[in-house]
Amino acid sequence: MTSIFHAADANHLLADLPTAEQDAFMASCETVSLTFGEELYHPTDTVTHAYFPINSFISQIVILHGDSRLEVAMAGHEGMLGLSLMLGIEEAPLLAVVQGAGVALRINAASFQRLLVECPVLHRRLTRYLYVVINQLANSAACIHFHRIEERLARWLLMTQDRAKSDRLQLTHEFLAMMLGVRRAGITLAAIALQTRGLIRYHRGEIIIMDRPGLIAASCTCYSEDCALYARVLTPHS
Amino acid sequence: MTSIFHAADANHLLADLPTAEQDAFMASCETVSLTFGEELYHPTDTVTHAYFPINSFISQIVILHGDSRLEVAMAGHEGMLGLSLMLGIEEAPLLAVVQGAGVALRINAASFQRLLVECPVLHRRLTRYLYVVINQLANSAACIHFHRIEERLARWLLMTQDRAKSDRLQLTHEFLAMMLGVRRAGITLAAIALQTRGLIRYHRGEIIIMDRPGLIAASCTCYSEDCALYARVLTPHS
DNA sequence: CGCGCTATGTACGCTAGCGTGCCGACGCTT
DNA sequence: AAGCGTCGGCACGCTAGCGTACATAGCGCG
Repeated sequence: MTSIFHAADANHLLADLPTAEQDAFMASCETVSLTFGEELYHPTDTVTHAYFPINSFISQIVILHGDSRLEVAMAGHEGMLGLSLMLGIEEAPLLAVVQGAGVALRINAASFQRLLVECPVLHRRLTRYLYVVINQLANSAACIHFHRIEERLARWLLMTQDRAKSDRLQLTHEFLAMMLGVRRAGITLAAIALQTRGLIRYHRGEIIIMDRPGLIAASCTCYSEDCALYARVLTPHS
Repeated sequence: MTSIFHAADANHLLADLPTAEQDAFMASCETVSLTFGEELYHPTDTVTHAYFPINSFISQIVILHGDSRLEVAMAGHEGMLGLSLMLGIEEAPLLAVVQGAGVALRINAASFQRLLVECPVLHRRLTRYLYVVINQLANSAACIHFHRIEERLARWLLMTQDRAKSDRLQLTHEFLAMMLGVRRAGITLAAIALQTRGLIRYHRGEIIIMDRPGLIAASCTCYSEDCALYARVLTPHS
């Protein structure tokens, strides 16, 4: 029992719900293990489940007319995947790829939509989360356009560190290049620059954050602004 | 009476509502004239009204940490402004600037939120519109990142033509540069290229679309994909 | 121990777009 | 008719990032 409650508490959207709502949620969901690289949604697929990551996290990726790919959003323990179900649309807009293996709570579409009706506090909280996501999308568009690879890489590492809750990240330059929509060689150069400045250290598929404050300073302000927005809109009891 | 109904029909989100809902909406809203350059929302301002453009249209712009600006969404007769009210948040996320002068229906925040409860068809329709906007934001992020100025300019002109319902657009290169987040000189080069190909013609603040199909071919596919998404999710009676 | 795969370093020429500045031309105002 | 502000054309050197290709170096596996 307590372990189940810990699971719910471990997703920030589900924490601090009224007991009745939390019970209702836990009764309708299941715990699943997500493995690295698993593709939870493909664009235009029917969405069968919503996911609330605990220690896993998921990248949401636009696929542009054929081949170009770009990550535009990330969902970890602070968020969820499957917002389109909130809008009554059972279609996935983006490619959702598990980027950090781990556990998530999964709930099927019908149960989720029923819960939204029955649980006003949850509903309100998820609605506010949706607002945050929309804003982050808009800001990301500008960030991706105006900021240099090195700044974007720093931001991305920080976001990932938050969700992985670890300062050791399993990431190749190749993978990062796909996420940021740039060349692999471009990532290598940016990574060298960050390592030279003592902010990170890396070696064959592992990146270690050495100096988080320094990395924040090296990132564009978009990171801090994203965090500030989330904190403002999703303070513990709103 | 009929003229009022024409006004509602002239916004695609309000067209084809049940009579009772359309009456309720019209009873709560007012017609306003929007002038070019008017700033309807500033980021973090309290949102007091939602707008449903008739023949006006509005750009929504991200302001990045100081000075850089980038248009990320556009609302005309096919859409609305003030979606954050649907999420129960009375805060503007973006700068909203009137880009095409004209008429819009305006409704205050409280009335709008009341209507959402009382008018299920309207609510459902706006919810679907919200889904479209979220998708367009995500796609825009990728489009802005990967596509060249010339393609983006073509796309932007097409989007504007749709909303202005005219093939003569009042636009300076300077203004376009702000929208696309590029140099004025960059717009000039792209415009010359489009004009040389016979797709547009322009002169001192006016751009004329000469060959719409050609312009579609010259734009990135993002334009057609945006249209297709809208059509699929917001077919007349869904 | 050596083979081979994968991750990373690096180099090449190239392109799009930047920042800036200047010039000419148009057209509105007086 | 003259003047001035706005708009667009253009040119300069410069930077970030591209596409590509190749070389090295760890690491796992047989």
